[in-house]
Amino acid sequence: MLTERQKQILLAIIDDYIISAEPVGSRTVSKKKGVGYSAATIRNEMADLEEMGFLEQPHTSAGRIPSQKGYRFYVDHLLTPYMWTKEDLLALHKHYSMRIDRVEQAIQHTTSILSKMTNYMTMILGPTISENNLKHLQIVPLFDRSAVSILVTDTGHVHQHRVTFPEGVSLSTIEKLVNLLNHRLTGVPISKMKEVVARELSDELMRYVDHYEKLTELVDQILQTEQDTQRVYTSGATRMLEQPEFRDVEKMKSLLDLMEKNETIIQLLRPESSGVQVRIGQEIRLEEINDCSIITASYTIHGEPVGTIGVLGPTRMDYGRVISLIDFLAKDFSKRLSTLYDGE
Amino acid sequence: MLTERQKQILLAIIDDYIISAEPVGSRTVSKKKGVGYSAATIRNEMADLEEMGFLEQPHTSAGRIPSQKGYRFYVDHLLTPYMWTKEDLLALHKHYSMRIDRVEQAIQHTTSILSKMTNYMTMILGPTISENNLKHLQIVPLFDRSAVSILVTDTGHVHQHRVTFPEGVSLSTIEKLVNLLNHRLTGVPISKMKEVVARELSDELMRYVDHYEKLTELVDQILQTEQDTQRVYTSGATRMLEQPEFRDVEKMKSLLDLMEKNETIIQLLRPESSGVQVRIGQEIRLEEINDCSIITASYTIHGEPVGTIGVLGPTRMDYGRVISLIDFLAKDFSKRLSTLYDGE
DNA sequence: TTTTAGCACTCGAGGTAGTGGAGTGCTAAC
DNA sequence: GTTAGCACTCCACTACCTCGAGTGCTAAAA
Repeated sequence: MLTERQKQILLAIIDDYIISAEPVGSRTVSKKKGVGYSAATIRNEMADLEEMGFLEQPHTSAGRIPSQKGYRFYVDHLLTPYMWTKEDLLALHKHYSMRIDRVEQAIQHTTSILSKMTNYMTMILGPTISENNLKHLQIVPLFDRSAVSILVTDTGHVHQHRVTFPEGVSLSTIEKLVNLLNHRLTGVPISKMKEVVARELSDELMRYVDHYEKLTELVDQILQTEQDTQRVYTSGATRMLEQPEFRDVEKMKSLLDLMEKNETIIQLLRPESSGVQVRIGQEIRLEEINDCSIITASYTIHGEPVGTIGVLGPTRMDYGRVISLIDFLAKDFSKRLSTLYDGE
Repeated sequence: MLTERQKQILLAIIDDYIISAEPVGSRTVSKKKGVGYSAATIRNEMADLEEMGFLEQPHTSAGRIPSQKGYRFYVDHLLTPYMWTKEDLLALHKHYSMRIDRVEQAIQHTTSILSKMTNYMTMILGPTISENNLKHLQIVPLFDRSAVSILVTDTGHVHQHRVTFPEGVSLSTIEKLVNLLNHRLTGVPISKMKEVVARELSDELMRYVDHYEKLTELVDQILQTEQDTQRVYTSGATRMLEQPEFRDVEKMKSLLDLMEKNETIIQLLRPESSGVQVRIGQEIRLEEINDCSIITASYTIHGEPVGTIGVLGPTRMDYGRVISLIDFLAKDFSKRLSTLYDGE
């Protein structure tokens, strides 16, 4: 579809534009080493590339900038593996000096590293617990009929929420109930608990415990976990202000507005496939960030994907570097989490 | 110190400037109703006010703007109680339609209301648990020597963290230990737990349990709560972009940078006294926000102050409105929390 | 046929007056 | 003590100009 020369020119233009954020002219390209053609030749090719939709021209007498199609082609076919620089490794090493012993801390730390090293915005979708198995369930009565319900998973996650006892049910009944639930639900995935109760336990419950009808509601309350929407961590919104395309206040505003809506971020980060994923501009299907790209990778615990790491930057993003960084960090983060979850 | 007329003029200028964000000229002031003097008279008074440091002039042929001293005087002596408008009440009402049943949700909701209604940035320092009393303590072993330690307070807060058992200590020993701790620490304020253990329990522990030396470290781990720095909630960073003084990218950047540093915010919100507190410009002692003001109020649970609500805006802030809103919301939030903590 | 040199043309960025208006300070009259 | 009048200041805005980077096209060179 594209001749070797055209690819070479496209590559040169994008590489240059990613650094300079300025339209790239034919002369600039022809002077790059490795390109043995005159500006006029380049001009002809550039006109062709524009016709095919890989390049765009802000106005007649300006150079060319890559179009979305151009970036897509670049990411799919032209990108060469990023070479880590000494500075990168040094920076990574520096960040790794601190000891991490809590999941939250690990997440925050990772977002911060990523945004510092890329200079773009970073988002992490915290791990879901729904696929983890119940380790322990407990009710701590507080006063009157109010209590806290605590679910602990085998990964060490603690989920808590308020519950209210139904009227006229004794504490000992509730204790019995909790014991039963504990006995039967330990080892069951959080997401399947309700199902198991409905299928296997309702008969038994009815026999074992008084006030069955009143208690079903309580059981529902206890097993409620969805209200805990996945937590979102972001970092480096400021960094975007350093990108020339966000020197514009309006653009920055719409970006920040977006970032305050957790649901949108969750939407953006929900993985469509495993591995590193690149969405460019309108591929994101979100008007506000038409000229941004998002690179995501999911991280795993013991091989199971549980959350996502994402970097959001202008379409003119250093794809090579970000992809390699995010890939590395997602893997590293997975490893860290897995050890955290295994104890030391 | 100031004549009545000077006060009147200062008030008029500040009121005008708060709305327009433009230097106020003598003509504008003299045309305000209630002011019966000509522009020339006003000009004389304005020159005096400037000499005394209450006003400033951006350049010779511009109007006057209030200085920090001017705002301070305004807040201390000229501010009249804010009259709630119909829109305010309507907006408040609208926001109150949703049901809240988790503390976090209540906090987030309150920040969001406050930032929406003021159009400034809002910050809330989450409640501390250190003054609450222990209700229940529990260890859930996960695998090998790793476990989760869970502390529940009488207010229903759950604090959790990872602990590692010392080598060569049996589970039953640990169980004994936990029972003992539970028995003796229930009802003790979180912040005093370690003290109580040191004073009252060390002897008993030594007698009761084997491996005393090994266990002290575990006890320390279990009772560790400080690592949980107070959580900070913010909302409405975007709103600042609507303020003319933050149309400047650099300024916005330094503000956002600040907001990503939790410790700084905690510092800013740590209350110096109870009640609504206004800090103007350099009174904040933070270079980055020399031209901002912060209004804070602490909220309480059953009368005990446990956290802070704060609004950050340009020095040209609608003090009256914000003070009245923050006062109202802090009280309302306290009430909500108190009921949340009491059960239904 | 492909590449390159040359040239006229385009268009935006940035610099330089010039103008209008809002506001001031001062003086002198009320 | 207050106000009208007036000269003066300074910013914001516009219009205009110039410069230079970059283009497309044509015709010559390879």
